[in-house]
Amino acid sequence: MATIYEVAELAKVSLATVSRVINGNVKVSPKTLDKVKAAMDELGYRPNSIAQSLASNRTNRVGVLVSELSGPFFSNMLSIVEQELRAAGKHAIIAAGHSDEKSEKAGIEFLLSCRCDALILHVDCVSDEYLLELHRQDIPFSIINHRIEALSDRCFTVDNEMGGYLAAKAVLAAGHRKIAYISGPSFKEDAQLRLAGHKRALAEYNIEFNEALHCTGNYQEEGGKEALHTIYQQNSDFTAVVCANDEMAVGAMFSARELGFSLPETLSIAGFDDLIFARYTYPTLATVHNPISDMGSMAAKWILREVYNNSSSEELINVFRPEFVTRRSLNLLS
Amino acid sequence: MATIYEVAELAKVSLATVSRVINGNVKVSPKTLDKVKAAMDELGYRPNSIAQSLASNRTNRVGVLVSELSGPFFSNMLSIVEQELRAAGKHAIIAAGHSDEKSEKAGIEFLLSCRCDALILHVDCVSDEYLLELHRQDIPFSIINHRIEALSDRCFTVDNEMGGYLAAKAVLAAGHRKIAYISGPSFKEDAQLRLAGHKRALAEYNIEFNEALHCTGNYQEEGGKEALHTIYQQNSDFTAVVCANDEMAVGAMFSARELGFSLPETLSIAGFDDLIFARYTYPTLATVHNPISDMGSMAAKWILREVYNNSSSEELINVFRPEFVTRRSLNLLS
DNA sequence: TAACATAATGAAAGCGCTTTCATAAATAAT
DNA sequence: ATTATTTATGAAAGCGCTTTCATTATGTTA
Repeated sequence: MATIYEVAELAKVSLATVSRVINGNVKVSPKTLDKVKAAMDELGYRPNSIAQSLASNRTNRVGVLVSELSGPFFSNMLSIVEQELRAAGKHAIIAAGHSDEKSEKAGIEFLLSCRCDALILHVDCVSDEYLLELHRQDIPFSIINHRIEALSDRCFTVDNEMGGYLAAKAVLAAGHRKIAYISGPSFKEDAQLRLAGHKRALAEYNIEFNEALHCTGNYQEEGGKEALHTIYQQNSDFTAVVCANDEMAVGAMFSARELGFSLPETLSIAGFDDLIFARYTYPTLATVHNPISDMGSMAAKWILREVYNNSSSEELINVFRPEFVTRRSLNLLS
Repeated sequence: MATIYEVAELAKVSLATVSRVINGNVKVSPKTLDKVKAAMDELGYRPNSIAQSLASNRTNRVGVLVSELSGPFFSNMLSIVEQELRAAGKHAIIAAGHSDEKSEKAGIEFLLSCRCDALILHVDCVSDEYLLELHRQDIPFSIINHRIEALSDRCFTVDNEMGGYLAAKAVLAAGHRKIAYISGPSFKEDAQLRLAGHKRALAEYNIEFNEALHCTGNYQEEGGKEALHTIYQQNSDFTAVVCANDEMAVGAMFSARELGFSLPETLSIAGFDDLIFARYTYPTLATVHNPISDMGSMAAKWILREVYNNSSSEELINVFRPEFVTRRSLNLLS
């Protein structure tokens, strides 16, 4: 593979001039520009990105850490992040933190050891303190699905409280009054917010939140299954169950059938996230659309702008407004 | 960040010695080893992978190209590939080819321009000729889900013919005799093989393959929907429909209900791939398990062994044996 | 046309490491 | 103890580029 030396020689200019042509940031006279370009073409020259990185102290690598790589949640986000970064000539390096703190930190360490210029983080378990420390070390990063006030410009989230509110409101509007709720792990911020939104909607309808109709799940299918059974034992008098995510909603569907409900006639179910399979369940799952791809897109754009000075003037949205997607699992009580 | 110079200085040894300690491939006396390690610890030294790459002409990057990044098919594979590579200290760079030839080639080009040491390819549209050309250029790669005889050691696939056979056989064993088939695009190798396996099973039962009960789909949900309607118009006399992948099976489920079937009582449905949502459909989808993660794991291991000489003695499996997973969508005719 | 300002180009150092080759130290053989 | 052999270490070149600083070419003004 040809090097910059050979190009320089063929074009009868210096190394420096070729470098200027490659980078295009310093003016070169049209005449020499042509010569150099012709030489590059003739040799099939392609810059060695490694050498560029070493000399410029810029790797053009962006590390993407997702808390869970498998599963349906991240692929769309990853897809759009890759697209944005590649369009800007940056390399996306991925790492998975398997939803535990140690592993997430190890993932971040790994990405830093790759000398990434910046990180895009979708983390679940790492503390704000850790992230703030990262920030103090001048490591640029953007955050998906988590908000830290001190770094709010680089955090891209959905309004979880609003989402919880919308789901509950839709269920209420459909005529339900006895509503069970399966929440996410209480240490997770989004779970708290979704629950808060749920309560706000109930309050608007002057309905008291009934702890006997509430159970905390683990955001997984199994958790949803167990939670519905638990609730049913405490109080079987409900016509709808709202779940803090789709995975638990699917679990709840299983359990509901075990308990003899027929869906959606005797029990309505709502989820949160609008995962791909929400359209495949039977009945199809009414849920809050979580614009995870959009958040990914924004996170990538933030990096491009702040770290690489890509001067796209596009306005970044930090907090997305969720929308409720009604489907068959929500039964209209008339 | 400390450099190798500072370590050398502190340890009172030469650059070269420190480098030897870092790489561990040349013997260093225990005494100096200790000195150097102590110095590295004291300075919190971490090798600069960029400089290493430049000097050694090795990037430790492995490019992973998937035909489609979004959707449920790849995330598990990606997850395991990342895990394997990271454990070996390699960086996974991802690129998506959006299921068209141009874009897949662009993805490969991109990964090569990153100076990846090797590639892991899950491609749909690129020709064998192109891949062979890549091979002639001495670019190491492994292939997932596609087999090229000349490169068979680096191809990791599932036995699609066998899968097609198993699905059909399970449906036959359940007592079905009038079986519709929705195949994948005929230019795709796996689609052909699955169909061939299907036919082989029918032949074993002395059943003639009925073209009126066959329709070619596009491997997508919409295709499955349309295909079932098409078949139904040609010949409505069938008790089961076997689909060449799960996505089309889900589409077929939709259409089946539109056509007045009740699932699984009056129509059994089988898929292929065992995607995550196969357990979420109603009825749950009987399908052929496609060990996509295992193939990813093997593809990564092949790279580690062949390109990086990681001397794991583990035997690599090139062709996986599929298994049929029976679920509720397959009704036993008694 | 002289004197100056400005734009384009080149020379060379340096990014942080690996690796070859030569040398010094340690060990074995006589 | 002396030489031959092996092993450990160091000096220095080089990987392919960027970037600073100095220099030359070009353009402008009086």
